Amino acid sequence: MVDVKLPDGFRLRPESMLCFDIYATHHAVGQVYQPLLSKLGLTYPQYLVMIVLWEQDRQTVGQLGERLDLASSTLTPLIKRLESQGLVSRKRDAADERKVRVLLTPAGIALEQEASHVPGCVAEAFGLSVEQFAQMHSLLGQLRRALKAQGDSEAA
Amino acid sequence: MVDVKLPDGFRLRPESMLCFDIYATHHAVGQVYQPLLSKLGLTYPQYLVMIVLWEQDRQTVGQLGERLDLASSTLTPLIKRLESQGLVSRKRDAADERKVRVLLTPAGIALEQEASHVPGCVAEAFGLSVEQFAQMHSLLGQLRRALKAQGDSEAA
DNA sequence: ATCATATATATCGTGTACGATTAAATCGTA
DNA sequence: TACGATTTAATCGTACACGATATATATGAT
Repeated sequence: MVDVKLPDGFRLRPESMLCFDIYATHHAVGQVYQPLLSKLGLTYPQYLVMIVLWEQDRQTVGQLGERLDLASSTLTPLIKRLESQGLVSRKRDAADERKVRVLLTPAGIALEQEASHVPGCVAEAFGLSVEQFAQMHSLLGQLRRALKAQGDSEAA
Repeated sequence: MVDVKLPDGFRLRPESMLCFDIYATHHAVGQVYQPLLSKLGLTYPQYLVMIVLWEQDRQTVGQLGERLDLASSTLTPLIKRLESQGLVSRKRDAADERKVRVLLTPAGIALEQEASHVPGCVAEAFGLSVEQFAQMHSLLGQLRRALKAQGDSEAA
């Protein structure tokens, strides 16, 4: 069990501090994206799905879930909302009819250009140096790997 | 399961990487807490509310929302669920009847002991050194301040 | 004292999120 | 080939989370 000196006035144990940190940061990130994305008619999770599809079109629901760590119970309704906005379409895989492939429509492809200013706006809002970006990426990656290992040993 | 895989060839800009990182880490943290907390009959957001109340009893809904960055539309039903479990009660402030104070019941107070193993379990799962804890706390704090400043200037 | 304004919480509608279950398609192996 | 086991999405019920709105209380200027 790890013990750390606390910043002045902060009465939580470090592990709680960090879980509050991550909870609050996640929230703050969503707040910065929200006004940018609402102009495009997207929510933040919908935007993440679109990013993954812009990287590679025609992925299955399962592949999207793997990338984003989301279950079909979350993705299926989310994708149907994207479909009803005309950004994607859904098609059963010909070779394996269990799989549903998500295809970008012309409007979905075009949206990438309309959204091209978003990453720059967000990067600016982040206010971190390149070194701090790298440091944070490394730390969060390490944390996630440790948490994943815990989850797996728990499941075993 | 708990990790978002970004395989080789998955090319994201750093700011996008970081937003994926935070999204995924937030999710992974929740996954580690979930099995520990379900034995106590709590969800992760409910646990955060209880932590804040264990620090200081009889806070108003607004104070809890300030601490956790949550609106009354989220907190009111959450607190009512805690109330229906007998962990807290709700009482209008005598001096200002607009305010609702949330009071720990004896069961709510006792739950702190039952939950005392949780922070240690999670800290272990985090798998970070003391220095890394401090580094992450510092970086996340800096990021949050920058994001909050951005949100404020946006609102102005 | 009265009324406009501000504050604190609650309510409503939409959209994630997840575990458990279901249903259909595929695969392995006898 | 046949059939049980596995895989893949979809569905269901519960619980956040937020913006917009409603309601009740409090405050302040006249």
